[in-house]
Amino acid sequence: MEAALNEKIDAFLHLKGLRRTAQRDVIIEAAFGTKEHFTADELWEMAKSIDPATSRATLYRTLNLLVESGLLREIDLGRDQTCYDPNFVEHPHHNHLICLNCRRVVEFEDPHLEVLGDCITRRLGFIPSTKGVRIEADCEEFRTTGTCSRRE
Amino acid sequence: MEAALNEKIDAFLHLKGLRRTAQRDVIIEAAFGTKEHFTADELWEMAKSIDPATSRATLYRTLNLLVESGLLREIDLGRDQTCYDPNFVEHPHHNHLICLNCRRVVEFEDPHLEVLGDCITRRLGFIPSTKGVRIEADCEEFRTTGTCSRRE
DNA sequence: GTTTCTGCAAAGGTTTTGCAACAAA
DNA sequence: TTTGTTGCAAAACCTTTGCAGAAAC
Repeated sequence: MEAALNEKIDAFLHLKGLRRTAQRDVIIEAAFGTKEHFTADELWEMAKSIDPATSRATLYRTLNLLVESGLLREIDLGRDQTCYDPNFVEHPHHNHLICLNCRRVVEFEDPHLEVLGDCITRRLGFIPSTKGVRIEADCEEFRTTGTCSRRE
Repeated sequence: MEAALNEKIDAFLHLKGLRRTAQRDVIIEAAFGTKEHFTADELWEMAKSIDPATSRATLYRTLNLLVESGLLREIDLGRDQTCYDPNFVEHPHHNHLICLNCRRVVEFEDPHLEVLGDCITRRLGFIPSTKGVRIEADCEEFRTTGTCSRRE
């Protein structure tokens, strides 16, 4: 596991008076050992490949902790289950483009969007903070052929 | 019910070989009788105030039909349940700003964002279509006082 | 008349939780 | 030793579905 991440987790746990356990370490290792988005169940599979004894209850509890700490973020990919994004530690300002047809997700950053988003936010009387912009679109293949080979 | 909406629903039902029933009308009336976003359960309450006999099963089935027809849109407000937005019939291009603290939602439109969003979409190899941009922020009260009176 | 729709109750799937044993600090 | 954690099984929750009777076309 990356050293910076490790420290952040220690800091969060200590601040909250929580404990570092072997089970949590396994789940954290699984969650941040990938750059892919995942569901709770997908994470469970990944964690079990590290420690087959990983329990669902602990996984859900740890997942909520990681979200609360800000290290992991829930994102809406239009799937039935909640998805989690482990990439905000390395890229705190990234956004998502989602193909409404095949559900493919592309992460991107754009300075103009950053500025414009802040403008709009202020205009509406809010103060910009964590800003997660999501764009929905159709992929080229879908528009051209009417379907998409990546479709689920 | 608005005449234009009525026609759109008729057209959709006819196209699909589906039937117009009293139960569906009640649910449609409830859904488009408000400009607020709602969950399935909130819609159930609204529908029951028109017809107390409204059943959950029919409500869920009709809800899925309305989403399929494009008249109603699922939106992610960061709540536990799926929320639905009845305002896309009147404002097909609106976006949402969501306060991460109190979950307040503001709808807005912005021509610059429209253009920039299309640009980004094309740059990433996609073709712009239904574009729903979502911005997350903190409301002023939260930033200033550390909490927010609207918080759930 | 034929086909779709409704409503009930049951099932399905995900996430949370009470509790007793266990482990970290 | 104190307090937090785990894992099981059960519960809670939202949503979907099979089926028989009812309604639309």
